[in-house]
Amino acid sequence: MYLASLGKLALGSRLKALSDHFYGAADEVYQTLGARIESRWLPVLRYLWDVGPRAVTEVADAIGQTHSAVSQLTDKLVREGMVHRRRDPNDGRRTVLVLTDKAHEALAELGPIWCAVRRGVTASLDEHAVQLLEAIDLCERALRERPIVNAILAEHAAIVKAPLEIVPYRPELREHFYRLNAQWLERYFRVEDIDRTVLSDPERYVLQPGGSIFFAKLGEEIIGTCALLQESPGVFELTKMGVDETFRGLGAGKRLLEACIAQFHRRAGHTLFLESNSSLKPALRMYEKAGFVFQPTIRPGSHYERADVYMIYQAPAKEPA
Amino acid sequence: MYLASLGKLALGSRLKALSDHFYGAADEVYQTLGARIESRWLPVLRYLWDVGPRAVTEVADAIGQTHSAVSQLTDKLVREGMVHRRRDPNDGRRTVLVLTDKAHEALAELGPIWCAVRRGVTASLDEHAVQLLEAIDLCERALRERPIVNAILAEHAAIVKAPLEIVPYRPELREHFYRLNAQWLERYFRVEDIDRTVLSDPERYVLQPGGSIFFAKLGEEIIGTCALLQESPGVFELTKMGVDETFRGLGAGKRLLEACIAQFHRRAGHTLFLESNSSLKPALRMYEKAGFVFQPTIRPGSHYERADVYMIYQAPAKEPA
DNA sequence: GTCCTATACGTTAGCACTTACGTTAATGCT
DNA sequence: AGCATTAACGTAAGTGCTAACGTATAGGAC
Repeated sequence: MYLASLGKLALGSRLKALSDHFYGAADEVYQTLGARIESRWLPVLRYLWDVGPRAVTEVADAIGQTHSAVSQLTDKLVREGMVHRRRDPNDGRRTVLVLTDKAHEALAELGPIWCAVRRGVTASLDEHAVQLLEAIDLCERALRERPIVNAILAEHAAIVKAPLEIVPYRPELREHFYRLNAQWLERYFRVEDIDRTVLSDPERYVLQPGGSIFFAKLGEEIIGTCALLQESPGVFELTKMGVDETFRGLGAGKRLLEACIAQFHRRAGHTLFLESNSSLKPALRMYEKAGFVFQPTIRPGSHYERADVYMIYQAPAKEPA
Repeated sequence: MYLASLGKLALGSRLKALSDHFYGAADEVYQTLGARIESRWLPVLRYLWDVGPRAVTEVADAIGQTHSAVSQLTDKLVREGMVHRRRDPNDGRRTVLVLTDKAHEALAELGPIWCAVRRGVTASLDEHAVQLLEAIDLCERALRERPIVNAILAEHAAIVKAPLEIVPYRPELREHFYRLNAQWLERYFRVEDIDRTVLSDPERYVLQPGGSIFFAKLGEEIIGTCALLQESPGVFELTKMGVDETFRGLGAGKRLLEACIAQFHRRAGHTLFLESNSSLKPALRMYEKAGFVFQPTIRPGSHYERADVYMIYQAPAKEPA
């Protein structure tokens, strides 16, 4: 499922789907077994059954809903003859909810069904059910202690005020080299075999032949990468430039490009070229601004299917003093 | 929270609450940070962003919702200027959803926020977040393979056709002795100190002085218990009778009572009495039917606060041959 | 007692979703 | 080609919840 790939961003949606699944399953069971109850009633009915008559707000607090929800559910339960409302003689504001005899009868028959539900859930989910329950429990508790919104806002503040750094390759960052490039390749083209090879083992195919890789780092997050490949002595290729599309506008591409060009100079290269595709307008503009010049033909013997643009770096004339 | 005590019976409710929590948190974050997006839009927008224009049904399948939901959400997204509808030229039935430039701009700014969400969730929930995601994942997968309703119905069929057995005490069943008695004590009275002592260590306080404990077992489930306590040589007390209230009507109480009386005879006791409370009408009727006779006074020197009924067993006259 | 504030709870409107239905277009069968 | 079936999708109605509001009562300050 696609939602799973969004991870923590789509927690709400996935939990809702699971929730609906369980509600639906429970109702199907109750109905086929002829139990006179619906899954949404269970928290209220079972609570009243366990602790006896209670006021609306007490029930709402116990089952974690608003008093409105309980009040409206009560309307329905009264229509169904499961509950009746009683004014509290000591406090005229309170409405005490009391189970009817019918409700007691209905609930007293539910033992085998509830038992089957517990066992069926276990049978269907193995220990995953236990794991899920535990996880829910821990999350509920954690969320009560550390409100999540504040945590997110704090992280955001830290991220936006963090400086953008350019860092050289380190083995721990290898996966980011793949991830950031695969992202745009998959979207605009497709991952060719040569891409997969180079991206999977950059140490062998980029660094060992005398090239370099740089990463753009924002706070703790790696948001972009770029490689300088030594094609032959003194001849370098700028390639594998990839910036997370959701981190655009922070100048990461420009900074990576500058880092590669600086490295090219340090290595005393005499030729720096790149291949790209004409549909990537913003990238091409950036290359041009940095000093790359469009060539009239594509590069002879290019390894890429998608390459229909060929550019060569022309060091800008020194500013007159 | 009360729902936690219901365990697998209230999975739906608890998941819904968590889901709402995350949706709410996300919206709060988006709003305070000025992102022009709502949490409910994310699956659709992000999917279109990832894979490009798609038809309504394709989106619905990907994000696990009905086409109606997507269609209605699209109405809103069109009003907000984030999406527009386009007829598919190759298939006049299909409506292709396309992100507008405004949507692209809005999404391109979200990197730092999404990043903060991921980090914030982690900060707030520690590894619980990972555990929760994993559990969700495993449950989603398990539910697709083994439909939960069938599993529950199968368990139910097994339970209702299982015979009701009466089994003697075994150490593994000790917790049930406590659970089944605490259930009704808490509901109708309160757990007195003497109860807690006896219930926690039945081997010492019931078995060692020469008593017995029986359990009613339905399938794999322990649904009732009853104890025969030796007060002094030949004098026995029937006590700690508890049947799960949701398993009433299966005759478990009667069967337990019979087992205790049979044991009393086997032990060649001469006196069998019990103490109870006048509010427990159905239980008293059952005792009477089994041969217990109301005594005019309460038992002298009773250990229980709640005891206001005293009954003594009178073996029924032998049937004439 | 009078007044003020807080509490309990019903009511309304709105939201996100579902199911059911109707319309239109594509597909398969003969 | 003609006709029934299937698929895509919008619309309407219903559900279960929330937020916001209104009303009645309780309880304290004076």
